[in-house]
Amino acid sequence: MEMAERLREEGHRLTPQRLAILDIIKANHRHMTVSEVLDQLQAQYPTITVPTVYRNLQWLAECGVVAETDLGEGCRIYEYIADHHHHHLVCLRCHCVIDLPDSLLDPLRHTIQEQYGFAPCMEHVGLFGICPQCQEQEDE
Amino acid sequence: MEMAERLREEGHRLTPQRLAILDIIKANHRHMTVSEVLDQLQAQYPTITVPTVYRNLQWLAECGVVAETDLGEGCRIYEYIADHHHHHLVCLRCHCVIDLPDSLLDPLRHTIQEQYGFAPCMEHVGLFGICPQCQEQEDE
DNA sequence: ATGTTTGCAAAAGGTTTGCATATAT
DNA sequence: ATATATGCAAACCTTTTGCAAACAT
Repeated sequence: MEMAERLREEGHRLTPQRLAILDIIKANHRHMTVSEVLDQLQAQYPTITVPTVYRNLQWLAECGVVAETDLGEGCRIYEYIADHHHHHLVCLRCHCVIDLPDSLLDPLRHTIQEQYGFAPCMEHVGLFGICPQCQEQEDE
Repeated sequence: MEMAERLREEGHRLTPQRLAILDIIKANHRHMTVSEVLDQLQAQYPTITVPTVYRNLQWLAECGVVAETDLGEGCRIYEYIADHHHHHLVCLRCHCVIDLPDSLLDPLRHTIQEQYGFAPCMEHVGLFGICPQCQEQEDE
């Protein structure tokens, strides 16, 4: 597993718990809360605890392996960073999530950079609204 | 006070606590946490309690009088909605906040609407990054 | 051998709830 | 008079911390 190798070479210690958490967040291909990760861990590692999950997801975020985000829903979410950034449209009604390509934010990024001298950090942006399905339901 | 009139006409009850909270959030012209509002209330209304502030800020949000946002800093913020929406650039280093005009988001809004059929609800968006001052400090 | 990570227990936020009392209408 | 809001106390959730024991290197 190349990612684990990279982390070890950077001087990090690879415990079974860390490898399990990395596996889960990598395999799920979506953003997960701490308790979702914990639930999936319980099967293999019933002794694993909440602080361990928190600490290791934060550690993976610091290593640049996962993105740590707070979409304002009362808990943080973590997501494996593949080779491209992406963003989310979150439906306020049904809570479904639509993925957006990173390029969609380029114009805004440039405007902020040029007009305000502000270096935006938009690696994982959440935007809210109403999805097409829920809009149809409202029309009826 | 016209806003209070509007709320009363809509069938809401105007208690002294509600009026005080409305005054504070209106007078401060910035986003405030529950505890900041509570601190300012304590002077005039020492008996007011946390649940009351929560309930009434949520009530004002439902009435469309304030914007309720979570910039991912562990607590919600509330802000009086004047006649124009606006947004924030939040510095990840010094936590300063730069206001953005709503029009800046128009291109993104249209793209999301047209390409995804998603009706974005961008009334109070928080974006993160590094402010010009902190960028200078980093260069040194 | 050494420094780091784990698990446990407990604490520390921010936010919510249940309920009797007080109050706006 | 009646339905709604308040204050109080306690609960709830997510997240963090301190520390001894376990573990990766």
